[in-house]
Amino acid sequence: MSPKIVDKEEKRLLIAHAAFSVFGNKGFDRTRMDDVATAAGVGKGTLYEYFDNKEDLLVGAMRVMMDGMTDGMRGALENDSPPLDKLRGLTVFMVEAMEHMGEGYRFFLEYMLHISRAGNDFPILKEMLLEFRKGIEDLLVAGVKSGDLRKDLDIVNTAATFAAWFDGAVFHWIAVPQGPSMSEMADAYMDTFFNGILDRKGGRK
Amino acid sequence: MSPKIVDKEEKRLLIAHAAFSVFGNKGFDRTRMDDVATAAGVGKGTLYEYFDNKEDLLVGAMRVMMDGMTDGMRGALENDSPPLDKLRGLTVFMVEAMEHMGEGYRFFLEYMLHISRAGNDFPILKEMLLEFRKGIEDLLVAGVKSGDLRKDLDIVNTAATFAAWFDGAVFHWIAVPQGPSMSEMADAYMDTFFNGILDRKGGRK
Amino acid sequence: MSPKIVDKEEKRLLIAHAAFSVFGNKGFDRTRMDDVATAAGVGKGTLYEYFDNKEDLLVGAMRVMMDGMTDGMRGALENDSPPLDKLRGLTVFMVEAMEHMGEGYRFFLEYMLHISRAGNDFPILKEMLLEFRKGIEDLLVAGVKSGDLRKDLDIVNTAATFAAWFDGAVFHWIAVPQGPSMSEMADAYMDTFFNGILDRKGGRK
Amino acid sequence: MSPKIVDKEEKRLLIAHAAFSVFGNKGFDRTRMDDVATAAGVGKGTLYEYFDNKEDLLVGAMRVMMDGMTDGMRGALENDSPPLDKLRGLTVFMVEAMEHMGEGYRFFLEYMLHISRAGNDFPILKEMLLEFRKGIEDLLVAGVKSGDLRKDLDIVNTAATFAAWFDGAVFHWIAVPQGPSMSEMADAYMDTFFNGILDRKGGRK
DNA sequence: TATGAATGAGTATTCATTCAT
DNA sequence: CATGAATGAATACTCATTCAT
Repeated sequence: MSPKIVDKEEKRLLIAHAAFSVFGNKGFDRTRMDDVATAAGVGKGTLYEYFDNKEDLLVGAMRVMMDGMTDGMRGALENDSPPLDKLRGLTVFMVEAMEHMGEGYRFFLEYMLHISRAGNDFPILKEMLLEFRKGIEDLLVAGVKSGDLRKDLDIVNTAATFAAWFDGAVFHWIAVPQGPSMSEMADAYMDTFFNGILDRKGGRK
Repeated sequence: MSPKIVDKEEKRLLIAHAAFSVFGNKGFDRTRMDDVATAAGVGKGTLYEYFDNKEDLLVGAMRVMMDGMTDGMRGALENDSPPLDKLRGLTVFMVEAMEHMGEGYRFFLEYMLHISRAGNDFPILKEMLLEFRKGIEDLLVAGVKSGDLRKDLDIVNTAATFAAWFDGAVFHWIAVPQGPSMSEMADAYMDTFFNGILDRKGGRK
Repeated sequence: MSPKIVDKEEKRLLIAHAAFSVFGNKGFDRTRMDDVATAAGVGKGTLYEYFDNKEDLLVGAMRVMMDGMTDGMRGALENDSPPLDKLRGLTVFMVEAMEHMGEGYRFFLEYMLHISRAGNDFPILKEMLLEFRKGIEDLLVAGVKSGDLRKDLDIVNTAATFAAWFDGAVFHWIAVPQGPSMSEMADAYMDTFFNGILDRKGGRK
Repeated sequence: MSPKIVDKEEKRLLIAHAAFSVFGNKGFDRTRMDDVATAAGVGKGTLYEYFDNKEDLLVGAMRVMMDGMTDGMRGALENDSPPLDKLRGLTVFMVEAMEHMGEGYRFFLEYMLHISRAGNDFPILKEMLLEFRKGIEDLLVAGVKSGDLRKDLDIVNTAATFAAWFDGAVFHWIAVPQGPSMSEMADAYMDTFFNGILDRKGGRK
C-alpha cells in the first residue's frame, strides 16, 4: 500500500528484466553481477537489496519470463474456438513468443539444464510445464470427444511429446541459426502432427 | 627412443571420455580441470599434455561422443529394411543411445548452447546434425517414392522437425525426470508422426 | 554519491611504493602479487582495482621511483653554482640517493634489464636517462666555455660515459657489498674524472 | 682417462654453453629447462644427468663464461708492454669481449643481481672480480712506479671504480641500444680516465 | 646412459559478496 | 536506501623435477 512498496516492487522487476536479458545472452556462469547491475542501471550493491544472491536473481529472472509465457498461453487457450483451432493458436503463440524472445529463450533452456543439474526443484517451472501439458491434454480430450481426433490417442504422452517438441525446435533454431526458421519448422510439425506422414489414399495401412 | 612407452592416442581417448562424463554432470563452467584429471585417473598437468586448454578438452570430449553417435546412426540406416522400418529403427537407436548416455547427453545440449553463444562454428557438430537430417530426408524421399508416404510432404522441414524433436525430448526428460520416459514419448511421437492425430474413419477431412 | 570516500590517487601511490620495495628486494619474477598486497596492507584483489596486472604494477612502481630521482636531479642542477660544483653536487646527490634507496635501486637495474629484454620502449625511463645525460652535457659545455674544461672533450660520449658509471658503481656495490662503498668509489671516480690518472708534473704528455 | 669421462665433460660443456646462451636471452626466471634442452639438442632429462637443478645449471653456465673472460684478461695482462699500454689493451679486450658476447653479457649482469639477491656467495665470481681489480691495481702501481701516473692515486678505489665502469657501460649499451656504442663510450672514458676533464694549459688547478 | 611422459606445487587473475559511508 | 571499494576464495595453466623404460 505504501508508495515505498510499489517502488521496491517496480525496481525488483526492473532488475529481474535486466538479469533475464543478460543471462540469456551470456549464460549463467558467464554473467557477472556487474553486467546485471550495469544493464539495470543500478549499483552492484543494489542488486543485493533486492535479491539474496546470484542464484536468487536467476530465479527472479525466470519468474518474470514465465509469468509472461503463462499469461500468453492462457490467452491462447481461453476462448471459444474449437479445440483444433486452439491447438493451432497455441502453437502460433508459442512460435511467436519464442521468436520474439529470441536469445532470451536460450535463458529458459539454460535454466532447465541448470536446475536439473543442481537437483533443486524449481516448482514454478514445473507448474508451468505441467500447466502447458495439461492444457494440451484438455484440448486433445476435447478433440476426441468432438470426434475430430482418433479415439486411440495416448493423451498424456502425446501431450508431453508435443510440449517437448517446442523446446527441441528452439534449441535447433538457436544452435543452428542457418537452418529453417521457427515458423517453417512449426508448419511442418503441425502438418505431420495432424495428418501424419503416411499416404492414405488407398485407405489405412 | 621414447623412454616411457605410451599409446598417446589411447590416453587421449581415455581423458576425453573422462571429460565427456564430467562435463555432462557438472556443466562446462562448473567443471574444474582437477575434476577431469581425477576422473581420468591422471595428474592435472597430464591433461595439458594431451589438450591445449579447457576449451580444447571440451571439443575433444564432444568428438568422442559424436563419433559414437554417428557410427550408431549409420548402422541404423545402412541396412536393407524398407524406409519406414529404418525410420523406426533410427528412432529406437536414438532413444536407446540417449537413455544410455543419460547425463552424458546433457553434455551435448550444453555444448550446443555453449557453441551458439560463443559464435564459434563447430563444424563437426554441424556436419553431424546435417548428416542426421540428410539421412532422414533420404528416408522420407524413399518413402514417398515407394508410395508409403504422402507426396505433398515438405521434406526438408519435416526432416528438420523430426531431428529437433529428439533434442526436445531429451531436454524434457532430463529437466523433468518425473515425466514420461524417453521410450514413452518416442512411442507417442512416432504414432502421431506416422498417423497424425486426426480421426479418418470417415475419410480425409 | 560514492559510498566509501577514498583518495584513489593516494592509494595508488601507496601500492606503487609497496610494489617498488618488493620488486627491488625479490625481483620481478620472484615477486608474488600476494607479497605486494601484504606489503601495501591491502587485499590481493585491491591491487587489481588500481593496476591492470603485474606488468602495469611494475610500470607504476618505476614511475614512482623516477619521479623522485628526476626531482632530485633537477634540484642539484638548478642553482647558481659554477658548472664544476654542480657536477660534484650532482654526483653527491646521486650517490646519496642510491645509498639511500639501497635495495630499491636494484629495482631500477632489474627493470632496465627487463625492458630491454621485452623489447618494449619505456619512454619515461629513456626520457629520464636522456635528461640526465643532457644535464651533464650542458654542464660540460658550460665548463668548456668558462675555460675550466678542456676544449677538445667529446661532450656527448663523455656525458654518456659519466652517466653509465653511476649504474656500474651501484651494480658493483649491490653485487659485491664487501667492496668499497659508493662514496669511496665516487671520490676516486671524481678524482680521475677531473684530473685523470697521468702524472703531469713534467707537463702534458 | 677413460673415454667416457672425456665424453661426459664435453657434454657438460655443451649444455653449459647452451644454458649460457638461453639464460642471456631470456633471463633466469623466464628460461624453461625445455629451452635449454632444445638449445643443447638433448632431452630434458639429460640436463639432470649433468646438473643438479636449474640453479646449478646457472652456475655451470656462469663458469663457462668466466673461464673465457679470465683467460682473455690474463692474455691482455701477461705480456711485456708498459703498464699504460696494458691498461688500454685490457680495455680494448673487455670492450670487444662485451660487444662480441652481446646479449650474452646481459647474463652476467642478470646473474650478479641474482646472486646478490639470494645472498649466496658465488666465490668464482668474486674471485674473477677480485682478480680483475687486482690486475688493475698492479698496473696502476706499476704506472706510479714508472713515473707515468700520479703518486697520490687512491689505488684500490680507483681500480674498483675502473672495473665498475665496464659494467655500467654494458648496462647502458644493452638497455639503451640507441645510445653510443661500447667503443665510443670506451674512447671517451679512457680519455677522461687518463687525462681528466680539466683544462691544464695554464698548469694544474 | 638418455629420454620425455607424468606430475603437482605454485601463481596471476577473476568475481560474488560484504559493508562503510 | 544506494553505492562501489575492498576482499579472498576459487581456478586455469606453467614448469622444475622425477622416474619408468
